[in-house]
Amino acid sequence: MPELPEVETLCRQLRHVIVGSEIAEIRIIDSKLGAIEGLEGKTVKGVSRDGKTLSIELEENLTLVLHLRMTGRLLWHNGNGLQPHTRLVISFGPGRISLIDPRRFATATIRQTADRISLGSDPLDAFDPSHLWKIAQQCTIPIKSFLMDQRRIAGIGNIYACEILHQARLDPWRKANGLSRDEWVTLGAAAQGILPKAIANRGTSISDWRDLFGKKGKHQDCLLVYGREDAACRSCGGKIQRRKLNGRGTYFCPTCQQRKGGAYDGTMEL
DNA sequence: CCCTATGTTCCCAA
DNA sequence: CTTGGGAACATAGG
Repeated sequence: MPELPEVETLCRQLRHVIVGSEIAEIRIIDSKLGAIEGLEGKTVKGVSRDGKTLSIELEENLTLVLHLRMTGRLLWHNGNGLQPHTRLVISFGPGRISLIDPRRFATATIRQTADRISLGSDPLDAFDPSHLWKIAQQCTIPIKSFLMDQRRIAGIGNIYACEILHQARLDPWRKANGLSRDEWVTLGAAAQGILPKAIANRGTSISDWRDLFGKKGKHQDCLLVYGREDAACRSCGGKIQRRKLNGRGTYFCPTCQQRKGGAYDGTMEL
């Protein structure tokens, strides 16, 4: 469910409600999440995000690391009633955070606060076209796969990869090492245009994403291609197509996002 | 029954 | 060794 804008939304909202509060109790309802013990009584010093990973920094060099994967949600609430699929409840003085996750892919671990998470650069503040052009030179995977590789760039998932590539007018199947420096500049501008806007909209509620307070985001109203198969391209009026790339539904406009040197005719080997 | 799903990791083949 | 593709994970919904 959550990509960079959604996790950033949760991160900012969490800061408002838990920084300075003490963990009163942790209830692990589904132990598949991971081993998290010994955090009761610790005070929250800060909340941060690395790509799609959320870190709740505590006293004594301890950090609770949450990854929501596909369907994980966090919900701030009072009272004891639990929603279906609640896997974890962290109680603070003023309220509780439930981690709700139907598909049970989410993870919770503890790390030393001082240990950095090893991920690619954050496209919000460091989408460096020259650097990315350079590290893409050995890389023959499709540009969409490159964008979604968390070791290279951290935080972009399937929805925003489709959106960014459309905004940059690039074919998702172009080889990563085939992009010119100028195209990397265009790609950076697209990412740095779309991601902050999605954060301002508190994420994309295309199915079940909700923010910390259970509210839908607004960015689903701004999507250019994702989930719009057969709808009219907002740029040229042509039909948005959906094809699979590495098993993921990939939405694009065959007119606006042509491969260099020729029209995409739907039969080219991909 | 079929297919799809906002993510990551592992296995296998080239 | 690397690269890249697909399955697996577990569950719900169309």
